[in-house]
Amino acid sequence: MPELPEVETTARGLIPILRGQKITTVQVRVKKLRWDLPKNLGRDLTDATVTAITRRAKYMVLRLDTGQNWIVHLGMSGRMHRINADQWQTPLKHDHLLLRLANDICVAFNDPRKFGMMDIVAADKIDIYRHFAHLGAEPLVRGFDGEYLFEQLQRRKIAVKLAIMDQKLVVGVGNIYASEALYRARISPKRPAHKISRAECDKLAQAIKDVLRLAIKAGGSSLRDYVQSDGKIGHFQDDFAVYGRTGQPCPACHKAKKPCKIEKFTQGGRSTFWCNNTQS
DNA sequence: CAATGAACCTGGTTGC
DNA sequence: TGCAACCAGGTTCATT
Repeated sequence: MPELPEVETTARGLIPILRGQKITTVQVRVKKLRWDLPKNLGRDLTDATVTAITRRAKYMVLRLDTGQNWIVHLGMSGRMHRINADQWQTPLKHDHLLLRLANDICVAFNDPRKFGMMDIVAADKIDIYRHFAHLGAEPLVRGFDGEYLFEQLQRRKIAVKLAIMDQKLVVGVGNIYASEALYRARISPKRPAHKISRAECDKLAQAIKDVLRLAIKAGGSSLRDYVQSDGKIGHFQDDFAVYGRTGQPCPACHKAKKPCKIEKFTQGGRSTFWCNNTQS
């Protein structure tokens, strides 16, 4: 599910709920998600106070006053949000971890497909943490621009859509926003990465920033099960130009004499959506 | 090092 | 109605 905007929205939504709060009780209801949970997860979280919540790539980083960081990845179907206190006794299906805070507010991590992950990492070891060490640029910072993108794309022969989804190049762009960004930049997802011009890289870097920022503003995209921390759904799915819109008119050329339709095909085992007329 | 495909899970939808 | 096949937002690992 969650790409950068959904993780960012979730993290921001958790701040008013969790920051400054002491975790009093933890229910760990499964042994593993994508991988085994840390052996002492429940013990490490119990009695800790959450001091800050940030995001790196598609990971949430919850800083604890114990000097440790609680790392949470939502995988494909994960959510983390406030629940009613009575659900503490009768958790919903796929509520894999529950927190009770000192103020009696409860929070659940729910993940039907169990592709999420959690870890505990010491604050001074976060930079060498194995899941962070090889990540590429954050797309919403200055350093990510046409120059950087061009340099990275130059040495890859894979299709540009696959390249911008590679977390070693740029983080946070997943299957939805890759299609959406390429559409905005009017670049075909099929183009070999190293054949994208420097000028096109400027456009593409800007398109990635734009689409991610707009999606964050909209509270993320809710397809099946994504909800924000307060339980509300995001609504950027209403603004998709191409994702999931096979057969529907392309927003840029639906008024043209020859109206064209959004097409779908497979790249790297994932669906790509595009307009053959608008993008080249 | 780069590219490719399978694997990890559950649930919803589609088609026979 | 039943059931198999296919699809879904991500990441890692083995193999070429």
